[in-house]
Amino acid sequence: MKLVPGPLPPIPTGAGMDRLPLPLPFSPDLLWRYPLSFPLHHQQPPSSPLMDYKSQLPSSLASDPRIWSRDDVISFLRWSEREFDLQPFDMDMFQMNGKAISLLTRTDLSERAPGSGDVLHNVLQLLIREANNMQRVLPSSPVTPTSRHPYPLSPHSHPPTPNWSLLQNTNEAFHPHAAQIAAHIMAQSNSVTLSPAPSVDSQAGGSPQHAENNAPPHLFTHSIFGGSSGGSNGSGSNQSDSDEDYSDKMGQNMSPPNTPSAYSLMHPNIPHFAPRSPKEVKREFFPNESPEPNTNGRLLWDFLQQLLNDPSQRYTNYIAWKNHETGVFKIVDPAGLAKLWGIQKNHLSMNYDKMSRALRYYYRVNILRKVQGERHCYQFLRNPTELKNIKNISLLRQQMSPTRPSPMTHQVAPQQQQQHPQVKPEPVQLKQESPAHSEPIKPEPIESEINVHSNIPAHSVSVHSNMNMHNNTRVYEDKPTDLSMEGPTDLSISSNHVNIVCSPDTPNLREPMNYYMKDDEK
DNA sequence: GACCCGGAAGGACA
DNA sequence: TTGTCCTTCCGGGT
Repeated sequence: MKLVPGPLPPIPTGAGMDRLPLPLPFSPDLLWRYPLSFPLHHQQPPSSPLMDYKSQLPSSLASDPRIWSRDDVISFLRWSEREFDLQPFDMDMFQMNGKAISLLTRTDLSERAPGSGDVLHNVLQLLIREANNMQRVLPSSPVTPTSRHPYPLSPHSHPPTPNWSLLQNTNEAFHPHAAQIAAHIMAQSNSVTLSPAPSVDSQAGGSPQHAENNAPPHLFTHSIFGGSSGGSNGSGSNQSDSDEDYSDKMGQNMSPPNTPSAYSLMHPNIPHFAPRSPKEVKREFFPNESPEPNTNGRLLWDFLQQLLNDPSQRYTNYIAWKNHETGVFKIVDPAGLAKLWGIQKNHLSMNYDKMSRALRYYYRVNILRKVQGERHCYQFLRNPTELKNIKNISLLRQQMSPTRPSPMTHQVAPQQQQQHPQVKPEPVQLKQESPAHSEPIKPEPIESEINVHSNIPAHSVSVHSNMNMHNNTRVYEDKPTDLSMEGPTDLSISSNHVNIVCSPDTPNLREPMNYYMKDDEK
């Protein structure tokens, strides 16, 4: 199944967002998502790729596809063939006006244009969305079906602003890479759904490298991410939602890039984007042709994985592995990381308090746990591959059900515990068990169970396999594990875990799980 | 005050 | 319409 861009979320354009000469440390995936000209150091006003893209539509076409005539539809299709390197369309299948084609579902389009339906759908929905936005954002203006640059700012809270005017006025120039821009538009609009399975690459400790991302990420610049982290407003404090405030804080407090490539992002001579081939662009519209599931950073854990697994380790000022093999990581810059996450999700008011709440939801599904004793230190409990293969968190419930023992329920071998002197049982965390679940159970053969029911390598469960064990008694109960807050909340499961002392160097924190090692490293 | 925890309500999205 | 995955807010604890 392909992941396709969803409804286009707000575009996080805000005052100041595009003027900070500070790069955000983003994984190549993120850069990939925003691959086009994000002028960090614009000598001229930032250009909006949204408008650039639309400017590449045939001049005869209105911005709103719903008002296209049949000929317009044909014109659009021809244009799409060229721009996106698509197979020639059977125009007989598109004998319809714009209203009709706009009503076609993705499936409909795919049936009419096998292999290209997603692209068409994406582009059409983009155009429709933007046309709608124009009506909403600029209510005083006509529907502006012929407006060439009707891109609004984020409806999150960005009514027309000076930036909006700026955007409207600065993108008349022809952009030779309309397809890229199109992809970028959608990437910008939905920062997570266009990417080509970054974590599929990044998983297994790998780096999120994409064939279509041949150009070094630092060749790209970001206007949407014109600022970076380092906000001092994290951690539960109510931060200003204003972009001005946001970017100011970013500018003042951002941790400096710690790698040459990160610094290179700041270089004013960096080209605005690296042109990519139509095939590369096409891949953006077929973001999930990877055989593996794809979360594209849409999920928090995946986002963190991407940052952590950046091949250049450019984000270690924000988040870094403390022990890659065990999945222990530390959030170096909580506020900054929260900002990155907020940008990723278009929630610019994100702070560490909120983000950490999301992280805590992962406790109950045993995706994550807190490393006791060290601030901002967490541990992934599940192999990214497994997480990706779990269609949604609810499936973790199945894995954790009594009839399908969770990986967390496996007893750790004594020798394994001994191998990890810093992994110690958490004190006073065991909840009183119900009799029904307190019967001692035999240690289960880890390998068979894990291999049958999950993708976690057998060895990988050792670290948390004693989480729910107490004196050889499995204390696992069928606790709610979904992220919803329904039902009783019993965190004893996630609380019964071992603690990992997240010392600065964690010299002894090597565990046999090797979640995050590449397969060929194992 | 920062961090951490988890309940509750609700939103965006598929 | 429903479930997922947060986001937001909050009170409380360390």
